Amino acid sequence: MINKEEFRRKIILVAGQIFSHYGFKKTTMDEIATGLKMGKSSIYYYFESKEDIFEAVVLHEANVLRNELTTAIKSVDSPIEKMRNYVFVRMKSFEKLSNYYNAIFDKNLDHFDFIETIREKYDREELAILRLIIYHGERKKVFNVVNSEYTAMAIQTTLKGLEVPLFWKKKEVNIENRLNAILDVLFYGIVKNR
Amino acid sequence: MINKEEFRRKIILVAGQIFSHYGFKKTTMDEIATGLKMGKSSIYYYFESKEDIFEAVVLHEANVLRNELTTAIKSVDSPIEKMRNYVFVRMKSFEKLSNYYNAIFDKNLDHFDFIETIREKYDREELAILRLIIYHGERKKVFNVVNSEYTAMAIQTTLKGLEVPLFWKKKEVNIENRLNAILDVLFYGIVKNR
DNA sequence: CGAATTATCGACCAATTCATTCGAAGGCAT
DNA sequence: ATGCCTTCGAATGAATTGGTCGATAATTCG
Repeated sequence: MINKEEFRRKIILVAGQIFSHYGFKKTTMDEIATGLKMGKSSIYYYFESKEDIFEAVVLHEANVLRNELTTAIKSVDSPIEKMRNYVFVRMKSFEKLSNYYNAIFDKNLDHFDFIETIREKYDREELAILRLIIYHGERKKVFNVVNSEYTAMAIQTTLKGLEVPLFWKKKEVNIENRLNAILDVLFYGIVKNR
Repeated sequence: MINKEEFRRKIILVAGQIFSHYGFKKTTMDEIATGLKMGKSSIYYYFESKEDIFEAVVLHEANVLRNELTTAIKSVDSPIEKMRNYVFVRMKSFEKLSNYYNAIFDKNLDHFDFIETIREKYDREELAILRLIIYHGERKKVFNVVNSEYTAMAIQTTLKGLEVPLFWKKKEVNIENRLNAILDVLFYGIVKNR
């Protein structure tokens, strides 16, 4: 390989695919190694442990999500579309990420506190984005809210509320519909004219 | 429970969900038991072994597929739509089933010969259905083939060819498009007027 | 070239996991 | 009580698995 960092990235990619499908516990080092066409022990040249790889994967996935979100709101101009895009991308991604979460809460809630750190950071970022969208909507006279700060928090709370069934049930959730309903309600209460 | 058979069905349902997601090997008896809100050992009152459950699940899934297929072609009248529906349902289902197949070819190709039996049976049934659709299309003067038997076999071969990437790659396959392309080609060569 | 560093691997280990067994026992009808 | 149906916890033995280590290619560099 050209350099170590390069190959670490490849490991993260391959391991990420497997982790996201099977979760942390059910993914074996052998599988990752096979996915890399490599001996199992070679992986330990690049990462300290399985948990180490997992941390890198989650970190990477978080960045991917961040990018997807920003491009999703940049891709449209209307505040309503911005909001809709943001919400959809966010929930779509969470569906994928829920596998990671599930994996963690298997039994090993001891370490893995880095997840909490990420989560907190993203909660703050999300709030900022939502506030921005709302602010942008107000500027364009499309939204009309009393307090953009609190409104953003309210929306965030709703989205978190949607995570719960996704996280627990994992089946027959059809967020699509629920999401549309929520968005309809949200806009109907938030859009200025009518 | 009301009776034993009833509960066996429930086990098949629950186990099927888990099997289809994680495959045979990665699914543990404990998980099935938890899904049933039951002690692990209790399951052995209803089934001899894990493989036994798996066999029942696959058998059940095969029947579900059969039903979906027949209703899919009954739901429309035009031969073209019949064919399109059949092909789509079939490939959609295979996507789901591919998890089972993957599970089997893990390492344990020894037993599990019942899978082959099912497969053969369904190949024959599929051929019959395809022949029927084609025959129906000829009657309605929509299709125009030289030999419906051979045409059916040709279509079946194509569908099987599509299984391969689904089975192996499992990622970035977008059958949707490929399927539509294939169907277009198929109809363009098969439809009578133009 | 030859030495040092980088990268890969197979064999091995200790700990854990997992399917399956078994005896006990709760619930219930007779 | 007796016997049957059902469930369960504990135990077990075999298999799996994360991780280690020394050997050994492959590559770099003087």
